[in-house]
Amino acid sequence: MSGEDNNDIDFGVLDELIGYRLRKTQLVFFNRFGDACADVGISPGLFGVLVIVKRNPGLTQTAVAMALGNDRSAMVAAVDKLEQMNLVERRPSKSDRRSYALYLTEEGQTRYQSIEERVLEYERELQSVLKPGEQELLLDMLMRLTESGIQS
Amino acid sequence: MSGEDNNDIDFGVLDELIGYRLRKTQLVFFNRFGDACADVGISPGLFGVLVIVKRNPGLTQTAVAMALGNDRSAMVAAVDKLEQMNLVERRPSKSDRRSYALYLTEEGQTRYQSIEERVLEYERELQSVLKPGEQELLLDMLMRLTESGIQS
DNA sequence: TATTGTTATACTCTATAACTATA
DNA sequence: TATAGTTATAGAGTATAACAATA
Repeated sequence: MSGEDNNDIDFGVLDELIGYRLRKTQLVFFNRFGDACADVGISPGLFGVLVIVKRNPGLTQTAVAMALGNDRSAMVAAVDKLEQMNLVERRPSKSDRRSYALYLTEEGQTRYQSIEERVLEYERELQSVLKPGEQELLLDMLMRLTESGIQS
Repeated sequence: MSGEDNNDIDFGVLDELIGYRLRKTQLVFFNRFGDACADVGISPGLFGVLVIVKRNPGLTQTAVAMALGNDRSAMVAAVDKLEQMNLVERRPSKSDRRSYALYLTEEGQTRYQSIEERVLEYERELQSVLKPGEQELLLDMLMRLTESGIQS
């Protein structure tokens, strides 16, 4: 997908921009995620919802959206899809009739394992270019860069 | 823009996934880029074209697209916009009447400087959470992760 | 035949605003 | 009044397929 004979191209300041490199690298991870999970219909965004619901059963849609940092309107289609795949179910909240509590279905619990395995497998594959300790350092740097830019 | 009181949320495997962290961090950089350059109408993608054309004057649209790793069909709207802003111009290629050679206009040359300054300024701001030497290390790791995943 | 720029198209991701039913 | 889920909508970003002009 990337360039071919870019050896003779001068990338100027792009070579020093973390923002530019992040975009390219994120695209590689995104594409690999697709290769790994396309047949099960799980995108990176849907996987995020899946993880949050699995680890925090009973959350409302809005709470999941806040956890993932996106708008609650985006949750509707996401949960719709996961419900159609019979991975997640909406249960009416007992305390608040406006909201749902989200849970993995029984099928969701078992299928989650194989999905997570796939994700971890392609991550390990890509991370194989990192030396010991570099993964933790990379995650730490990315976390710091994210926290500093909460603003807005 | 991100979550608020996510202290009590269990992110499970997401905390170890470089792909997930990349996406979040890239979004922060993307948003900051917008804050820094919205008034001049330059997006991260347009800035990439600008840099390549400045450092490699005379390239065709397809060559710029390959350098940046995206499809040549996307270049049409990009160059259209940059041409309307009077930053870039299409000159007919002497050797090949199918293609254009891309150059910064005179106005593009001068305005490029202030745009690059803005970009470098917000990058420095975000990078202030990195310790000495970490920027180079981060860029190196990102580069390695990208090169390993060229495939597809 | 292959390639350049182009158009049409479509799909994903994301955000905003407004609606409804509840609180 | 404020909030949860929803809908409609719109804007990027990106990719594919096909076409005309040219190689």
